[in-house]
Amino acid sequence: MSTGWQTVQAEVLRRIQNRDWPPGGLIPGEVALAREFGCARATVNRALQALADDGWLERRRRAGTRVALSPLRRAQMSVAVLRKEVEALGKTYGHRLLSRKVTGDLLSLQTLHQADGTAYGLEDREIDLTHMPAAASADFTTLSANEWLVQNAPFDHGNMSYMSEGATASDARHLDCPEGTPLLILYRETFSEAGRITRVRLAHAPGHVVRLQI
Amino acid sequence: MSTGWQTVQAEVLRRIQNRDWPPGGLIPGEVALAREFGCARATVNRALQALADDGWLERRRRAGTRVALSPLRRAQMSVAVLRKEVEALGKTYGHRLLSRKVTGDLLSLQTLHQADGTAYGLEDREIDLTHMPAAASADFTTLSANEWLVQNAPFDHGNMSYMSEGATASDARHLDCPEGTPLLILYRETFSEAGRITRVRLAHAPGHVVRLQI
DNA sequence: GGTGTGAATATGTCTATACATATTGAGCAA
DNA sequence: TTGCTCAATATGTATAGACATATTCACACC
Repeated sequence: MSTGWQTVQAEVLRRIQNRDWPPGGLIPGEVALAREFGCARATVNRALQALADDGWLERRRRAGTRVALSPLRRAQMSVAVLRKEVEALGKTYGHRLLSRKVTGDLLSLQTLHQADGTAYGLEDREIDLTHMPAAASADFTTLSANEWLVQNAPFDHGNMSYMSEGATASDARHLDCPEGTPLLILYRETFSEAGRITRVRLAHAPGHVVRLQI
Repeated sequence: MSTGWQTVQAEVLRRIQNRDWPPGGLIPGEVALAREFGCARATVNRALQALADDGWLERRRRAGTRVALSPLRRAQMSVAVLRKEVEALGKTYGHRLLSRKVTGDLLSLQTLHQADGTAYGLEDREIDLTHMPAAASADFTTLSANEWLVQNAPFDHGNMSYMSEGATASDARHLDCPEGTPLLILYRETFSEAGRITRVRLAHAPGHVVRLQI
């Protein structure tokens, strides 16, 4: 069948990428497109809606549909569990709980993640026990805190930051590199409705690369 | 009105986050939900579709709709023009074209990006002139190559990599830091249908942070 | 037990229709 | 000119109905 909304989407996308419809330009209305493609307006609507969701089009009632001026592309990256990240490389994942300490309502954990037995990343994590009381009694030696939280702490939102830092003494010791070695550091906070659940600093092993698809 | 698809979406999302419907669990069928919410099945469909797009649900014909096991959250990051990135910080953007060289079909450019007059990032870029012949005659002293390409080279796909490297001699000279200083380095390639358009290495100034929203 | 087959079923998608809503722009009034 | 009102219009959304398609499950058969 040639009248699916996916067909319409593909053709419209082709015209955008082909600059048949230039950036910022108004494209024909839904009714006109429906007529052209020989389908119902709802089908065109579905297609344009999807393209708008992906940032290719900007739509406003009455004003019509325009090709987005700066196809503000977004890079996407999955927030993966470290175990899966390692296994995706074809390596065997392992981890060691280096320390565990409770101060007030804060549980502090230090974990070393390994790939094929060698250091992959050093994680320093704080978990708020008021929001995640179950974490106090969890056994993080078999299931890493990273994975435990993904499974047990659904979150609303969060943020991540990447930066470059020289290896601290602790980083150097556990990641087996000289102090000051440039390392890719990830800071991440995740929040639930109630407040911050956890905060983590992850020092990647030297040479680590983060890849994103556009 | 309480029968909008957004209302249904919100309520379903609430139940997922509230664990009324546990991860991996089957949720009621569209017909049942439509009956419950007092709306048409198409409305429920629209809502569930949207949630599936966002990774909260997994839907399969006949098999029904399940709450995603690991709400595989994606971090998003806009692929911004550097000028806008700087201006978003409330600073004045500037850039200097340091070198320009053509070898065969390859145009090589080195550009220093500045924020409020101080170094922000050092860019080494190669542009394939067979795919972007117009680049040969473009004036990159007024409009940076970064921005020129965003406006003139629509691309299909690409990839980005972040890593941590010690400042090279060139990095150190232009970014005004000691050699070996840990820097956040971005590599990016973008492709059109025809092939690779451009490849870039961007060395960020020391202390640079890349933020992503989850 | 294993295997194939067909009925049942949940979601996928399209259609036609209707009304809602935001925005534009023309026309009129101050 | 400025400002207001109102009609026209493009998209947003809801609905009922229909058929498509994938998958499961029960059941017959070997």
